[in-house]
Amino acid sequence: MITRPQRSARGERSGTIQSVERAVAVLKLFGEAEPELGVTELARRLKLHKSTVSRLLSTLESGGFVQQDPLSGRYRLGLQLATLAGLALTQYEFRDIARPLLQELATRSGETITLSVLDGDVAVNIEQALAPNPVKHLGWIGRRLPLHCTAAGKPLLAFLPAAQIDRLLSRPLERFTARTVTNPMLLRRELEHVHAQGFAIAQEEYEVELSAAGAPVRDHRGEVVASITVSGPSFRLPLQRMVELGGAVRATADRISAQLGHRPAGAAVMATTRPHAQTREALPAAPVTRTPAGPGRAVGVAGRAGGAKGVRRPQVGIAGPVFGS
Amino acid sequence: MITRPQRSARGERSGTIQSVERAVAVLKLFGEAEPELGVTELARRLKLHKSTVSRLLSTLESGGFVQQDPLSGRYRLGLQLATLAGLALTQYEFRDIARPLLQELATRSGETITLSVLDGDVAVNIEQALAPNPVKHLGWIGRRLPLHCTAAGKPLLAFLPAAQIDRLLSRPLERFTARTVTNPMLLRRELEHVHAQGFAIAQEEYEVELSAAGAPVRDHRGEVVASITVSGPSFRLPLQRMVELGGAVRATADRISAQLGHRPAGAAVMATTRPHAQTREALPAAPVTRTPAGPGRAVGVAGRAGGAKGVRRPQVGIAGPVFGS
DNA sequence: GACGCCGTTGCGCATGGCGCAACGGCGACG
DNA sequence: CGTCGCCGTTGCGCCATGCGCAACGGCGTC
Repeated sequence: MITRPQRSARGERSGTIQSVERAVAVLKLFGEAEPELGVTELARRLKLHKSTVSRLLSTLESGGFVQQDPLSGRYRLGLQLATLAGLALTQYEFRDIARPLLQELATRSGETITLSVLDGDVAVNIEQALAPNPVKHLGWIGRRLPLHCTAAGKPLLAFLPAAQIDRLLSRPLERFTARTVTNPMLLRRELEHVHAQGFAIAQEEYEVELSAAGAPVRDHRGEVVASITVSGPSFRLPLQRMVELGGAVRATADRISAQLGHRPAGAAVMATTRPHAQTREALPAAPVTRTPAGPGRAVGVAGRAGGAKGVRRPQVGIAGPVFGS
Repeated sequence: MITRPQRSARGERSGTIQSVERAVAVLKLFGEAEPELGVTELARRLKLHKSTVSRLLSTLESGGFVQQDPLSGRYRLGLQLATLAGLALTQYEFRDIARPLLQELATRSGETITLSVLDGDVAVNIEQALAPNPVKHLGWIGRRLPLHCTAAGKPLLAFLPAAQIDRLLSRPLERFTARTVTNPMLLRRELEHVHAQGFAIAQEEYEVELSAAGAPVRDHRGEVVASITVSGPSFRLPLQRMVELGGAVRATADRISAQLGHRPAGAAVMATTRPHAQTREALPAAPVTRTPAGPGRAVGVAGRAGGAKGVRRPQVGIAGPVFGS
């Protein structure tokens, strides 16, 4: 059984609901390598009875979270997830600010540009711009990347509070390729480089044949809220080119930071910890919420999505600086 | 109580799990207008006890499906949904084929271009290209649109099997603006226009100040699997311009259809019904699955995501035609 | 300091979720 | 064509879980 019963001889209550935990576990089993799974296989992996899994899937299907292939009887993730994801991403309003700058850099560099935020202990892509280049890196929004060996993760890791860095580096660092840095001392040295030169480089540390450079994006308080990476196939990106692109991605990150109200200064570079943040994992990407905003809603549009009561208004936006001036 | 108990005096069993249904219902309450909700408000709307909702949220938070604002105590949708959505979208492999063509049309037209598929009785956006235009329509991936009054929905509706169209039009058509067509006879006439001219137009039928034109995308069998729309603020899009853009979006849809192997012919224009499809709601966007493919994975890359055992390979793709020469 | 509202948690109880057994469907095999 | 094996689904009895209630601590307001 994959989840401890909520009660163990009345000894411990976890405060969560077993059936919902199981449903979540079912959803998380679908992956890049296996977009389609059957009841029996899911049951085997979760060590549950297949009737249990069948009912879980039936319920998730009713909600649109999975859909069953009528021919094979196997299941896939459903589009209701895309709807909820679209809504989830709306909290990162700086995506709208960043998007044109990402696209500009993608066009200039000929490589893929990605915007990522910290989610727990991993980096998650929340926006992406592709270059008009037939051979390119195809990441995807929602993809989760480890912090210690990716160009998206290192800038996020470097500016975390020291205690959090200590906690993350106290656990074994997973090796993904022959080039993955798994020695915490060596990684700490790399994080110092990120501080010094303002960007990180990762060449085939997480995926062979892929190289990337990433830089931190800061908000008006100087906190790192995201990272931007430029990535592409290694054959096209020797170290010298990586250094050039590192500078370019840092410049773009600085432009976005400026639009978020960041004023570069020595003191501001240091990450600050907000009150209460430590009661939960610090989330540099904590959403800025002032007015309710719909997904894709450009900043600056007043009032609720849909406008006046009974009148639906589209999300028509004006891109550009939001803070200051 | 929002869900009938699984048993009603042993009378009827629905085969689903009440707790999971409730968790799904909680997630679905978050919307564009209200990205953040509290326990008490959710409980009120679902007619559940707030301790029940609190435990549901706690479980969903453990899975990353929601996250709690440590300051306000309120909840928002979490990024784990973006990860699952990214995986869900991978089944629509023609997104990769369509993407450069969408971007090209966005640049040429100066307006937003969106790719949508049918999901149940609604259209859902699965890809989008924005123009480098400061004032533009900001839709979002995952957004759900009604079929009867949107440029994305009408091309999908027009080519459904007649029985399914009858079923959809037998229910009252919801009015969203003063211009929404709610008379089924008038809508049928519009669907005939879609057949005749190959694209649909919707001017402020779903959202005021927004106009759009959409055309169907067909696969190699001639079935409509998606629609493409061009959309923008109405002040910039008088009817003549809409007609021009309608032709442009149809031409792009035809190019994508050609890359999917569609050969235009009189007979092929008629939608065909696949065997067994009628045992479930017809899904013109049924995923094409031949090799397991990761999100963003370009067609043509052999083997599983991550390549050989123990070696992680990035999603580097070659864009361009996949079917035929 | 009192009040009201929030989200959380301990607890007893009723019911919903579970596993078991059996079913029908489907593809492979001889 | 009949048999076999595996799939996903469903009826059923049992009990472990999920539920609502009551009470709690925290926080903002007056």
